[in-house]
Amino acid sequence: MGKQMTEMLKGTLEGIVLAILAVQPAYGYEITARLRDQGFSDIVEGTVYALLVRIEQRGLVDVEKVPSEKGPPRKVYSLNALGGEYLDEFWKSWSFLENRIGQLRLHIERPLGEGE
Amino acid sequence: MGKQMTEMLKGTLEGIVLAILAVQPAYGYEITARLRDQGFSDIVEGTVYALLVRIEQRGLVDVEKVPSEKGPPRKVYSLNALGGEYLDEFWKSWSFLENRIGQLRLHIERPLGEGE
DNA sequence: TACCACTACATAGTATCGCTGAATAGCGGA
DNA sequence: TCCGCTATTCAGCGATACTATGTAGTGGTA
Repeated sequence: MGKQMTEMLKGTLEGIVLAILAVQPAYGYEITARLRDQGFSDIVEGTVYALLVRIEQRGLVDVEKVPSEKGPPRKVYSLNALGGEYLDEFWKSWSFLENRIGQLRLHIERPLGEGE
Repeated sequence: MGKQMTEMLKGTLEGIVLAILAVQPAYGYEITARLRDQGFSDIVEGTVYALLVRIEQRGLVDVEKVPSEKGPPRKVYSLNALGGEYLDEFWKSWSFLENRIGQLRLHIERPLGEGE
């Protein structure tokens, strides 16, 4: 999508990937492909791999090398306990933002509602 | 809130401010206070002023200087036509993201639901 | 007068994040 | 041999929010 989406993904893409890993472990190339299938058409490998390096360095995921029949070995990431806590906080932050913006949207679509 | 919120606000804060201005014109100090009242406790003047400079330079808002009884003159910002279009695109991007993440959340809270 | 608090705006510097573009590596088919 | 697909890595860039500080106007108070 556009430039707005790029900026909007900052912070949320990390949560999205952690959420994907919470469902089941996955490796970078797979995550990228899944994101693109789900409509994030502009997200390319470089973006995802850099994100995976970050969350690995922060200790949010465990990594296991798994050989592939079709190419170099895969680095399979799985969410660990710390990553789970981090994901919980992500959901809290996201819910807060979602509620605030939802409120704002109501005010705009019917600005005659309240005095404040 | 925390560091996650800081990153999440990138991109969305601009939309939030545009949405506030869509309800009614406002000046920087006022917007900052309103955001803080609404729970964005870490957002300070500097952040908002820098954002206002950006959206003014992009021609998304009209500006009017209005004298104040309590301090320096206020710069009152109001959303113009271009800003309205930009806000519409923000809502589209936001809705997309909201839907995607909502889907993801369902998969996590009941990961036994579907085969894919 | 001198000081402080509140209002109001501005800005230089920093950190983080996602994107661009390229390189590297393994495997199989034309 | 060359190409395409799989799979990972990295240097450099642009955009954004935060930190910290400075400037300015008004009014209250000791």
